[in-house]
Amino acid sequence: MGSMPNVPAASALPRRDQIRKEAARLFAARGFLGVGVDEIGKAVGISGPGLYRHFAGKDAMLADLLIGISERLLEEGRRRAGEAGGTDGPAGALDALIGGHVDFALDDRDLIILHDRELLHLKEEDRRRVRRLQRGYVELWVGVVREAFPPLAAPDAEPLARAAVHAVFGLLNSTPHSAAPHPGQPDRSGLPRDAMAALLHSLAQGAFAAAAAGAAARAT
Amino acid sequence: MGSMPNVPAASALPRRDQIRKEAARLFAARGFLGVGVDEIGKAVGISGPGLYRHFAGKDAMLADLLIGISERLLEEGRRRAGEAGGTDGPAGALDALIGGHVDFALDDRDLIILHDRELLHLKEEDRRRVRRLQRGYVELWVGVVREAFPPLAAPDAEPLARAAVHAVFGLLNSTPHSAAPHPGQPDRSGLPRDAMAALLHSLAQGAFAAAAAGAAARAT
DNA sequence: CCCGGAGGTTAATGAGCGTTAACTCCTGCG
DNA sequence: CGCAGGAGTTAACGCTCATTAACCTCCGGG
Repeated sequence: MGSMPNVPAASALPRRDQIRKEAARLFAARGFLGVGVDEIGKAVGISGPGLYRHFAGKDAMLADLLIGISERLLEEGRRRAGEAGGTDGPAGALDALIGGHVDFALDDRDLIILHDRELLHLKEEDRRRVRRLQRGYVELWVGVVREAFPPLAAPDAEPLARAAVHAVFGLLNSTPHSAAPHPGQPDRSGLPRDAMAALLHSLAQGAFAAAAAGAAARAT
Repeated sequence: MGSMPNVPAASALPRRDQIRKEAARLFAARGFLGVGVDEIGKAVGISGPGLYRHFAGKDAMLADLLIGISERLLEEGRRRAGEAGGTDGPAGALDALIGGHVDFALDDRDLIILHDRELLHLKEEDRRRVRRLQRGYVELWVGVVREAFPPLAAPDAEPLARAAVHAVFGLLNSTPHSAAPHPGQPDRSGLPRDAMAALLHSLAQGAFAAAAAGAAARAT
C-alpha cells in the first residue's frame, strides 16, 4: 500500500491525472454520453477496461472532474478575495474574483464547459455535493458584489445581485463558444489571450456597474 | 396528399408541434443522447416508434429544433433591428436586438439551451446550416454594436466587438442556469419576469458600454 | 527465489436503444 | 360499399457500450 509507485517520467503525469485530462477533453468535445470508455482508454494509451484500475467507472471520472473543479473554484475564489479584500477593499476583492474566474475560463476551458453542461449526469449524491460547492461560490460572489456596489446591498436588491452574478458567470464562461472546438490553447477569434482576459474583465465590471445603477435608480 | 388533416381540437397543437415541444423539453433536461424515443413518445401520448410517422428519426427532431430556432432568431433579429434602427438609430436597433434576445431566452428556455449545447450531435450538413444561421446572427449584432458604439467601429476593434457580442450572448443565455430545472415558466430566483428582463437588458448594455470605453482608452 | 499486487489484456455478458417490419384501425371520399 | 392512406401498435433486429471475468506480466521486498 505504502510503496512509492515508480514514476515512468515518460508521461510526466501520473496515470490518474492523465486520464482526468483526456476524459475532460473528450467529454467537453462530445458530451459525457457521447464518448465511450474505449475512446478514453485509447487517448491515454491503454485500452478499454484498463481504466477500471484507476476509476470505479465512467460516472466516477465525471464526478471526480466536476467535484475537483468546483472545489478549486471555491477555494481559489476565497483565497483571492480574502487577500485582495484585505488590502484593496471590496472593489479589489471583486477584481480578484473576476480575474481568477477569467483565468479559469481561459485556461481550463474543458472543465468550465463540463461544469454546467454535464452536472445532470451525476448520481444524486455527487450532484448534491457539486451543487453545494457551486452555491458557496455564488454566495461568495454575491457578498463581494454587494459590498463593492452599495446600491445592491439593500435587502430587497439581493435577488437582483444574485441574478446578476449568475448572468456574469454566463458571460465569463462564454469563451468556449467563441473559440475553436479543440485545438490546444491558441489565441481565439483573433484576440490574444491577454486582450481577451482584459475584455472579459471590462465586460463583467461594466455589467455589475449597470446593475448597480439600475438598482440605485429603482430605489429612488 | 392534399387532404386536410382533421384537427382533433383536443390538443390544440398539431402532432408535429406537440412532438417538437416535448422533445425540446426532454432534450434540454437530460441531453439529446440521454432521452430515448420511447420517452418522447410517451410524453405526447403515443408510444415509441409511432414518432416515425412524423419525423424521419431522432436526429431529424433535433435538426428541426435547432434549425427552427436559429432561423427565428436571425429573422426576428433582422426585423426588429431594421424597424427600430429606422426610427431610433443604431442605439435603438441595439436595444431592439437585446430585447428580442431577452424575450427568447426567457420564453424559450429549452431551445436556448439546446441551441449551443447539442449542436455537435447534428449531422455535418445540418450542423453547417445551423452554423451559417448563427454566424449571420452574430454578424447582425456585431454590425449594430459597432454602429452604436463608435470606438468599436475602428477596423482593428472588430475582433473585440465580435468577442464582446459572443460574451453578451453567454450573459443573456445564462437565464436557464439561474432558474429551476423544468417547471413550466414560473418566476425565477425570486425575480418576476419583467424585472429579470430589465436586469438582463441593463447588464448587456453595461457590458457593451464598458467594451467601448476600453477600446476608446486603448486607441489613445 | 518467490510471490503478491499493481496495472494491463482480451473475451464475454447483458442491458439499452434506434430503427424497421408486419399488422391493425379508423376515416373521408368516390 | 369499398378502399386508400394516415396514424398507431407490438415484436424483432442489430448495434453500441459499460462493466465484469479470467488471465497475464512485471517488479520490488521478504
